[in-house]
Order: sequence, then C-alpha cells, then structure tokens
Amino acid sequence: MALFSSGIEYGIHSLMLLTDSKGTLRDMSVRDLAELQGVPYDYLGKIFTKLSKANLVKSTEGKGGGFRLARSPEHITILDITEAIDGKKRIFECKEIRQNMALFEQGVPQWACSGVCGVHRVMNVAQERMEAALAQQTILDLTRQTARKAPDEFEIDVQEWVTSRR
Amino acid sequence: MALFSSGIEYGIHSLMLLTDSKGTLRDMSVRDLAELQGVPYDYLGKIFTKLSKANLVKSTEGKGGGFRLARSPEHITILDITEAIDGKKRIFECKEIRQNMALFEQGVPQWACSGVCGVHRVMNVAQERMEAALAQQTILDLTRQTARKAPDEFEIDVQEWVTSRR
DNA sequence: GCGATGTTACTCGGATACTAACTGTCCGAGTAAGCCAGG
DNA sequence: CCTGGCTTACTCGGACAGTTAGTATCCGAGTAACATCGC
Repeated sequence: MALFSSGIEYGIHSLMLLTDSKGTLRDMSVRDLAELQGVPYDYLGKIFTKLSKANLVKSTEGKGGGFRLARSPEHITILDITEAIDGKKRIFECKEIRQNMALFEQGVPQWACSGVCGVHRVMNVAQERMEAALAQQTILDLTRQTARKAPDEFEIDVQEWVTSRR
Repeated sequence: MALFSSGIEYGIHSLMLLTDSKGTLRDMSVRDLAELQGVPYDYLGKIFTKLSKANLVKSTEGKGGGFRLARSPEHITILDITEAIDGKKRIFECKEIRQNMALFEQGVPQWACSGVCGVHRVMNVAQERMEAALAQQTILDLTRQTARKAPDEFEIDVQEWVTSRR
C-alpha cells in the first residue's frame, strides 16, 4: 500500500476546485464536489470533516451550505492537506530492535537506547526531504498548473456547472 | 501504516551485522541473526530470500551455511535494501480521477489525460527527494555510526557470540 | 581404515492464520433556508 | 400580509462491512558438513 491514502487524492483535487487560477474562492457542497469528480459521496464527506478540523476549509451548515477554503489558496500547501487527512504519517516506524540484542540479557546499556537509532535517523532525514517538497507546492500552484494545460473555456464550464446546481 | 514494513528494519539491522566498522565481512545464518536480535526467525528467513534475489547477499546452503554481503558494505545503500524487501514502493498511487469529471461525459479531452496529473507530479518530486536521501547512506555508514556510539568491546562481544555458536 | 549410512544445520518455497488499515456505505442528528397554509 | 410549521439540502458523527497488505508461523524439500557404524 502506498503511504498516502486515496483520500488524499480526493482531497487535493477537491480543494483545487474551491478556487480558480486567479485565486478567487468558490463555495461548493460535498455532493457537488463528489458528483463533479465522480468520487464516492459519503467518503468525501469524511475527508472534508478532517479538512475542516484542520482549519483548511470552513463549513456553513444548512441548506445552501457547503465548504470554502479557510485561507487563500497560496497559503495551503500539499503537506498541510496530507497531514490534515492522513494525520502525520511516518515513512518508517522504529521498533527499537537494537534493544532486543541477545547480548543485553543483563540489561540494556545506556549507549544502546540513548538518542535515535541509526536506521531511524536516516529515515527521518528522508522524511524531512519528502515533506519539504510537499510543503513547497500550494493549492494555487496546482490550480494554475492545470489551468495552463486546459483550454480557457474549461474554468468557465466548471463555474457554469456549479451555478447551474444552486 | 508506515510506508516501509518492519521487515525493512529487520533487514537493515541484519545487514549491518554482516560487517564491522572496518568493512570486514562476516558470515551468519538466519537463525543466529534472528536470535541475536530477538526477531522472528521464519519471518527473517523470508526477508533474506528477497535480499538474496536482489543480489545484496549471497547464500551458501547446507550445514554451516548462511549469508554474507554480496558486495562491500559501502556499495549497499539503504534504498537498495528497501527496494529489495518491499519492492519499489510509491508514496502515492494516482487514480487519475481527473478523467472522471462529470463535464467529460462526451469523452475525455486530450489535454485532461496527457502527461502526469499535477498532484501526481508533486508526489513524484517528493518521492525522488526521499529516495535520494536513502540512496546517500550505505550499510557501512550506519555500521560505523553505531560503532562510534558503542564501546569498543561491543564489536568484540558480537564476534565472540557469533563464533561461539559454530 | 574406509566407505556407506544417518544426523544435523542450513537455505528455500509454499500454505495459512491473524491483525490492522483503507475504502466505502448506511443511517440518524442537527441546522439553516425557503415554501406554504391559516389566521 | 405574516407567522408558524413543513420540506429540503446541507454538515456532522457513529457504526459497520469488504478488501487488502503486513506480520507471523508451520511445514516439507533440497543440500552440505559431519558423525557413526559395519566390514
């Protein structure tokens, strides 16, 4: 299994729909987001609850309600989203097997359990590198990037689809 | 769950035991490795089969047999090991949900499916950064690092424990 | 002595449980907006 | 009118089932070193 759940994919793509390439925010309900993207509705609901708890989106309840970005899209990074949805996921979980050494029957010596184990340290560095890359890209970056690929009318089509459902 | 299985931890620590801080190789059986480290024997066996198939270790069958590093420890990187044991694991698996857009009922336009999706691209960069970090550290690096922490007698103790079992 | 035979300690591979996490679905509660009927 | 109740469309939260991957265990086959026994 991959490190990041597919909920991450749903989440990021959904947040990208809550803004356009100019950074203008858009309000949408989970139902609309799910249907527009062909993604399971209930499941996407759970994801938005998490995004909301992490203060990445703001909800308005009741009829006509929905979600909108809680901050401007250039201040929401991909790392923010992954941590909001999947929690702080680690590449590697150290089990401290260095303390199980048969040689340590009389008790684990101090040098063997102090500090971070060598394997763990390497993994931590790798994880930091990965997270730095994820923190470098924002929702706005991604939205702009895809807008550049799509024809101009696409953003208009999306907007029309959304308003036609109110 | 973490990206890397705990088999990775077992594997790396085991390979570290097949050398010392001077880069001298050591032959050990899976049983010895498992007992010395307090790790499940059968499970570690499976891991070494994978390491063997990836040509990181060489096996000698029959009584008195065991495993030894197939190359010198400064030429075995952590990335080599993770890929040998867990296969080439991806941080993220793109489901191409961009192609599910309700707007594309008449068929997915070319711009929407060509090239890598934006989210996917970010994830790929992050993954490359992570792998670069893992490829930078070798078994010898790690062995040296822990040897620096441990008292000098520790390497001797290990060697004695191993020879005492032959 | 010395060759055949058996025993032991290994590497391999397959089969199988158990567990945890991910994915997805169902349902009920609360809330806000709009509609509609009765005064 | 206009006010109170009804309907609708949302957000939330809990519960649950199906699937998959990781972890671990068991067992049998093949192989090589060594010991043992009969001649």
